[in-house]
Amino acid sequence: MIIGSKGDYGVRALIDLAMYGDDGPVQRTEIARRQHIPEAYLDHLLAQLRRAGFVRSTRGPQGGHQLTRSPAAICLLHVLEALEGSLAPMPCLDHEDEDSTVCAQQWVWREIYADMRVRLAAVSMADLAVRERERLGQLAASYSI
Amino acid sequence: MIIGSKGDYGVRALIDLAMYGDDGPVQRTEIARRQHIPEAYLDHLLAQLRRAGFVRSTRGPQGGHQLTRSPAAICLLHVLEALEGSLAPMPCLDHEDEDSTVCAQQWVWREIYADMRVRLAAVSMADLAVRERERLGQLAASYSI
DNA sequence: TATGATGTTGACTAGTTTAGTCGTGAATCT
DNA sequence: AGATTCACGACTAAACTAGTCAACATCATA
Ligand code: FES
Ligand code: FES
Repeated sequence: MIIGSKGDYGVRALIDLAMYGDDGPVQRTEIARRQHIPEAYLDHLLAQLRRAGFVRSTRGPQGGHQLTRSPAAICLLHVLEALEGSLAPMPCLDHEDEDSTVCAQQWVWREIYADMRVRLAAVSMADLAVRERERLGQLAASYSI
Repeated sequence: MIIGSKGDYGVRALIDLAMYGDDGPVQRTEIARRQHIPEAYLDHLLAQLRRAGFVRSTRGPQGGHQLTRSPAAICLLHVLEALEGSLAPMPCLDHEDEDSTVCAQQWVWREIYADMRVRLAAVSMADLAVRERERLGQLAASYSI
């Protein structure tokens, strides 16, 4: 398992900001409710995302959280790495300094890892927001039937 | 992290059997020494590999472990799944029954996971044994210089 | 300037997983 | 019988995960 609840929740939070953050900050209470994230836990994720530069927060009434850049300029790879640390599927892939002749199966995993990072880098928060809107649309449609 | 020491050691053990198992069973002591695996730990890995049907073990003097089929007929995917359980990078990917509209980022991971499995299924223990022989050759060459 | 809404932080926890170790016992060969 | 080798389950320490909680800092506004 590479991605746990941290990564999943954190990305959902950013998608939420991408979708609802256009008119002022969004409160963590709203994010937590819409995305089904424990509120106290969301705090920590927002803190990590803030430290990583994706989110700006303001306190006090009318405070909340917003993205620091356009959702199209934030890619999934960087977000997940900020939340989960290295995404390497094997420990040995984190040390680039090693000579490439460490273990017979390493090359397979190197390829898989490289491919994975390319795919993740190609997806932005804006893309995910579009998917999410579609998803909500389908959900609403299936309820109304 | 998907693969830990279990998966790494276990695969190394099978490669060892592929390389040195042609004239009779190989003892765990030898495997452990050649592959730098704690001997007591290797026991558990061999037990898992035996239960999964990759290895046959015989006790007593001249006993040891051997592959049950040709190294070319054992693929990395099945071995790693036997050792590590599901290789799914996200928990939600294990439940195929779920409707596909669970979470905005799931599709990316589905693609990555599918790709990963294809790559792993394409690599056999025989392939890895070849790599390992090359690796040892290079190592020997660099020492002799 | 008092008040309440809101975010910030670090300490703390229970449960799970990882990476092993150890000891006892069972099978096999000579 | 005795030596060798595997088999298996109990046990452990350390790390990680997914949180919870309480105390504190900031800000808008009346
Ligand atoms: S040590 Fe990294 S693949 Fe074996
Ligand atoms: S729940 Fe699986 S990707 Fe979000």
